[in-house]
Amino acid sequence: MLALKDLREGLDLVQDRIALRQIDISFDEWIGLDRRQRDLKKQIEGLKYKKNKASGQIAKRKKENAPIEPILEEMKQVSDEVAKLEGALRQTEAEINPFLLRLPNLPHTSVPIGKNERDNPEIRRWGKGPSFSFQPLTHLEIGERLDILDFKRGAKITGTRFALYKGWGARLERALINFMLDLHVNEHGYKEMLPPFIVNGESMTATGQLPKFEEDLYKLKDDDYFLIPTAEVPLTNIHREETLLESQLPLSYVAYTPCFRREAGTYGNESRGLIRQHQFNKVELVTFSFPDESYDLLEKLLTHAEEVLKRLGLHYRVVSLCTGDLGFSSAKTYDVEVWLPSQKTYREISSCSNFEAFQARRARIRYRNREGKVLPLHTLNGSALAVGRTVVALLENYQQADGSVLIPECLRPYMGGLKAIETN
RNA sequence: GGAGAGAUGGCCGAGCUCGGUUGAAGGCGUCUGACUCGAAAUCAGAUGUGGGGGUAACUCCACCGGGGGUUCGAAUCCCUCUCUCUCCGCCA
Repeated sequence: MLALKDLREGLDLVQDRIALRQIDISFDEWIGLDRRQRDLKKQIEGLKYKKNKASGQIAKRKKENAPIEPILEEMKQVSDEVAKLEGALRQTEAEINPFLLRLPNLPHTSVPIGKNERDNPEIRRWGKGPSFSFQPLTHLEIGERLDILDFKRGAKITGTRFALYKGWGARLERALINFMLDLHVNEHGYKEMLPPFIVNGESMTATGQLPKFEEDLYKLKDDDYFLIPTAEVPLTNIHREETLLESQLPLSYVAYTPCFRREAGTYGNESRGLIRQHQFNKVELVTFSFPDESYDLLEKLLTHAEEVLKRLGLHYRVVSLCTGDLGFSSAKTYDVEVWLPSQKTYREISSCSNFEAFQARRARIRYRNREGKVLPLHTLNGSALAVGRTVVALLENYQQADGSVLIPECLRPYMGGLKAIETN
């Protein structure tokens, strides 16, 4: 949610920045509603003041045995009037709130201006892709040959875009999760969490998935509950409606969770196999930050995500999402894209964002400074990394001529010392 | 799933029977001042959040788990939802 103050005092600026997202939002109706709402509030408060004063009078007169009927009569009318105005106020709120909750965050001034993902500038590259003396296979082919991925049975058990990991495939996924968690906990200073994978509507609203993106979520039939699309939701909501202490900040959590996404309308050839699943595993980083530090911490968070790929020896690049490609809640986002030899292209494997106060306002998360003043804070998060896509990258980048797949050094302790997954 | 009890400020905890200067006693904590070389102890004072108006001093409105109702007036009465605890049942 944007700050009301910014909308009231700097609407032109807000509109300009939203326009950079390549979307068109009209504020005309809101301006009228906002004015009406404030006017109603003023009227109601005036009448309530009158009521409160009269209430005191009634109490006093009752004690003195003085007549109270005339005041009672008048206050009855005032109460009716208040009830009427409050009804009108509620109506304006019912129109204003959904509008405000659907307004996207403002892109930060450092975000490159552009129309779509083709305008995302590359920030840096690390490493280089493998060169093969043979025709490299896709991860689907590799997974099938090694008998570690089974999409057919995944589809039988559930449906399309659900995968069954088998044997060393399952072990590799688990190894990656543990490797990533250990790295962030032991070396990057994150506190490990294991949150619920199902959250309520309030949590989804706080981080920005609701009300606008309900069709992307799996909703439970008999409860107002949703399967999480990312650990960002439960992790950020840990502190919903809380006031943190200055001494706690910056506060950083890491969690592994499965993620569930309906992915409506995203079918295509380049997203076959593990690339786009309805259920996938992810290790997620979340940070609660002082406002004036959040952009430094975004850079830091990004390096934490990159570190995973460096240790795994996977070639990647970092791009900065342009204004037209920026996510709804984000003020600035870097994507980390890993090299996939089969597609000869980079694919997103991590997304690191600064939400500034956008989520914190929705979630009412603030902090108290040493003077006791309550102040807004910023939230950030990033995947580090999407595990399924990491498996894809490992299989494709470490495939050998004999059909085996080498396991990077740092993962071997998590794989019982295994050096390569081979065909039986 | 069944039966019962409860939810009050940063924390503990009164108030709810009998609705009326109760934003809410008391204690703890925190902050300021006094005392002290300093600290502790003691004493005095201060100490919620959000929103509106005002340059400011200040002032007004709302908030006692959420929502609704009764009433001139609700922390207090009624309904409803959520959560917590105890007992029973079921269960990894």
